[in-house]
Amino acid sequence: MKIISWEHLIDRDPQGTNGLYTETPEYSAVHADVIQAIGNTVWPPDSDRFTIYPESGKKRGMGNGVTPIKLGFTTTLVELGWTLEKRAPRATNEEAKSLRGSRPGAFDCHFEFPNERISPFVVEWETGNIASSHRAVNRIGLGIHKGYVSGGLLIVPSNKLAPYLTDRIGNPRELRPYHDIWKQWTSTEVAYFGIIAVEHDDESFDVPKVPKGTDGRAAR
Amino acid sequence: MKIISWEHLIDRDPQGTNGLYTETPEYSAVHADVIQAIGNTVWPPDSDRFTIYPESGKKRGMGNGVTPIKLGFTTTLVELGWTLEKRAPRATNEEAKSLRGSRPGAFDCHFEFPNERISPFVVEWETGNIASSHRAVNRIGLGIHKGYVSGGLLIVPSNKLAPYLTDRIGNPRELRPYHDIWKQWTSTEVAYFGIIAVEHDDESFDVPKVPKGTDGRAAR
DNA sequence: TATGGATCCATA
DNA sequence: TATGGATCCATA
Repeated sequence: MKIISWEHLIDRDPQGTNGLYTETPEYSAVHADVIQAIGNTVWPPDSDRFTIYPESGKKRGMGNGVTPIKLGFTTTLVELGWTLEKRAPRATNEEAKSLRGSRPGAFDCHFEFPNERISPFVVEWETGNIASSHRAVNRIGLGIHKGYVSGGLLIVPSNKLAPYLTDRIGNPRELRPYHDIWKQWTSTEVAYFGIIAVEHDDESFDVPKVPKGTDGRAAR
Repeated sequence: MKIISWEHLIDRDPQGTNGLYTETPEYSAVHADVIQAIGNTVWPPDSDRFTIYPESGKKRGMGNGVTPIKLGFTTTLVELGWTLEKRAPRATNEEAKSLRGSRPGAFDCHFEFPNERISPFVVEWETGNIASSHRAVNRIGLGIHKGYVSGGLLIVPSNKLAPYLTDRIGNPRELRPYHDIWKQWTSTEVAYFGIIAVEHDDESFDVPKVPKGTDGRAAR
């Protein structure tokens, strides 16, 4: 796949050049890993590029599913030393009580910096419903607020790719009006939040469709 | 239905007693309307209370659907002068361009104060997926940030009611860890955000289940 | 076309 | 039991 856009909504670190997180060695490492992993996201599985079957996913049973898409991405990150599905730390006893035992779930991908100067970096590859992207952003924001995350990235299919996938998938256009509130998170010294849009390299009716599962209302 | 909890996450108005939004006449009016409307939320439709068929909604075809539930609530608010499904104002030309034409959708319920001292108040009755609740909260936050809303309420089924409804419905417990970031919205002088949990008055196997899906729309 | 929603699935 | 996700629906 290729990267269509990469926006920084929050970019702050007193130790970076000009106080920017994106001007730190830690970010450089993350940045390189993510670029490599997106490049390794291919379809069909044995290809060296991502070719999409260009059928609209708007209607039932049509277009492409999403689960298999991210496989190349996550596999690459694991090879580069990232961990998958890392949950937020358990709350203290005090806190657990006030939260009534609830805590946010796992981050898709999680990287602990070897030097431990700053907290880990997380990436959410979001091919769920657009509403789920809102939760993912809130989850990153909470992690930054609490300090167990220093930065996070949300990856969504581009406005050109999304229509070929399951209806109502997250997409950059629909998230844009909300950028203003997410830019407001201001509670920590060190923080990064970015949104990446990724896109297929090619379109062809000669590749198989990405199969759909039987989740949600498909299951009848 | 009855109100199990009503939490104020943001409560600010320089003109209210102690600077609180909840200590203004505008809030008193909204508060009274919402209480009345929740009281008028009943099942079955001709009842004077809300009695739920206490079957778990976890599995397919079991438990209760959600669409018909809010009918008494919204009908009451309309009678009290509220409007339904009010969208955010169209962006200016400049802004629309940067947003690429995207704007957030409608608020469930919307009330314009007769005196127009402060911007309208909105209520989201959320019986969608929990992820959808995150979007609803973000939408209220955006409205407050932009100034076209002065306050908002999210209504979700209580932790006791939710298990009888469609799986993964919004619920107070699962939203709790995120309160900390929502409390951070600090860009405006006047702002209110609250979360209400509502619950059935009674349980009985003698009432019909709230229908799911297409049946639900037929039932009203 | 665009946006909120409703429903059920997979997995720890 | 708990949480992230995937899929399709209704309607303006």
